[in-house]
Amino acid sequence: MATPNALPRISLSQQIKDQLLERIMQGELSPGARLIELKIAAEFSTSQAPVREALRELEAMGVIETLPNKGARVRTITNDELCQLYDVRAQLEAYATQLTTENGVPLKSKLKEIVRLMKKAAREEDSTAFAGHNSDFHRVIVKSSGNTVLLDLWENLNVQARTMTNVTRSRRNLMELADSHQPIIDAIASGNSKLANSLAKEHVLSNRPKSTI
Amino acid sequence: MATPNALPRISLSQQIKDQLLERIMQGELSPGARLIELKIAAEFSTSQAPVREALRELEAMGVIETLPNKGARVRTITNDELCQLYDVRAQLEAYATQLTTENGVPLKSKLKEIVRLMKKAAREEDSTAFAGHNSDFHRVIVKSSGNTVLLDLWENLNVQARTMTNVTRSRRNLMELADSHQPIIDAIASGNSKLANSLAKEHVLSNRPKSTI
DNA sequence: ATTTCAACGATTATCGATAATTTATTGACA
DNA sequence: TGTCAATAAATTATCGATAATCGTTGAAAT
Repeated sequence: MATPNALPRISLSQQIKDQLLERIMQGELSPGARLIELKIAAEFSTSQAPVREALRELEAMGVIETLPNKGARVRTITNDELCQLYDVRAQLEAYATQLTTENGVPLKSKLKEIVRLMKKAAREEDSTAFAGHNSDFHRVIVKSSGNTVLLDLWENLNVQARTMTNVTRSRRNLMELADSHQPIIDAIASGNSKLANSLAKEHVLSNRPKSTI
Repeated sequence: MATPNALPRISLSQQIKDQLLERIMQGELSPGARLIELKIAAEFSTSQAPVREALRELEAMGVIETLPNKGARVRTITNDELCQLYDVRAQLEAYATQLTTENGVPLKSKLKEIVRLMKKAAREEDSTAFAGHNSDFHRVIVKSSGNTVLLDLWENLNVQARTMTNVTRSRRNLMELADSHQPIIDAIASGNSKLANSLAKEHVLSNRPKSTI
């Protein structure tokens, strides 16, 4: 509807981008759904321009696909591509975890706290909160690697993985998943970077979807 | 069905993007240089809109940086970041080369041909052509990994590396650089994926800039 | 009934102009 | 002088409208 309260703090294109991303993450906009510029513009009571900007941003994130003169759709990712995404993420995270371990940054308490929050979310079966904490756990590690290029690539893959996989797990599964982070914490704290590398890799791969071949 | 003049009309934003990218690669637009939308629009005799689209594309490529309400500049990459970029690229290419080797795709003749072209460019001291063939060599390998996610990330890093490093080497250096690809070809052909992995990694790292710490 | 293709509706691409924001300039005042 | 607020200039963000393009529909021709 009309704009009751437009917060002019953020640019319109930014606001539109955030809204659309939220809808895609929530599954409100499912893969393959078309995104029509003028429709969206009308909905947000703006012109076409900021909508186009927002769509470009989302495309850069890999969340939507656009074809010249044909418009944008929510990206549909095949199971194959999702597997590939996890494979690459496993490599990047293994490397990041190794670097972080070598750096000797003290993360134990922070990571344990995040796992605690994960378990809390698991008990409450709040899978959205769980996913957030889960991302935080890995983000802290990748950020501590000190390699910003690596962090950027990881964020990119993470957004795609989270928008494309709408998994809702049982409470037991969530609890097990939370527990599965502990060995990584220990490896980092122990300073065994080679072990940290392989544990991180296995951790990501254990969550990889099944290959459908 | 085949219309005689099937010249694919490229969009204005695409043309502007290509032109700007060329200028950045050529060093005509140096890092830090401002990109003013209306100036560019005037130069290309277009309106502001396609220029903004082009700038968004270039930003997504990591070639320029934009700040809200403040405009766009050619990205300045610190030596540190460039080192990080090479480190990550080394990881990705090592993994890609390993996958390609495991896939058993026959690449020997194609890769040898590319090295031949590299040497030709080296003799002619055509460093632009050399850089192109060099990219081709690695792109063929990454593409043969069969992992499109990996390919996309690699292309992204490759563009950044090529726009940011304007290296012109001596003929001898170019020839040595061309030769340094041979071990990788052999490792892939031999099927020794672990060796291929480490050779590819070392190859990238050997071209890494010196850390300035 | 099938094919062709012109006209139409829907949508994207681009335009020219205006509003909003940042940056530069000026001039009063201590 | 030097500081700082007010103003002007430059530039980005957004608007509303038009042009270009794509897909579809339906009637004419075979």
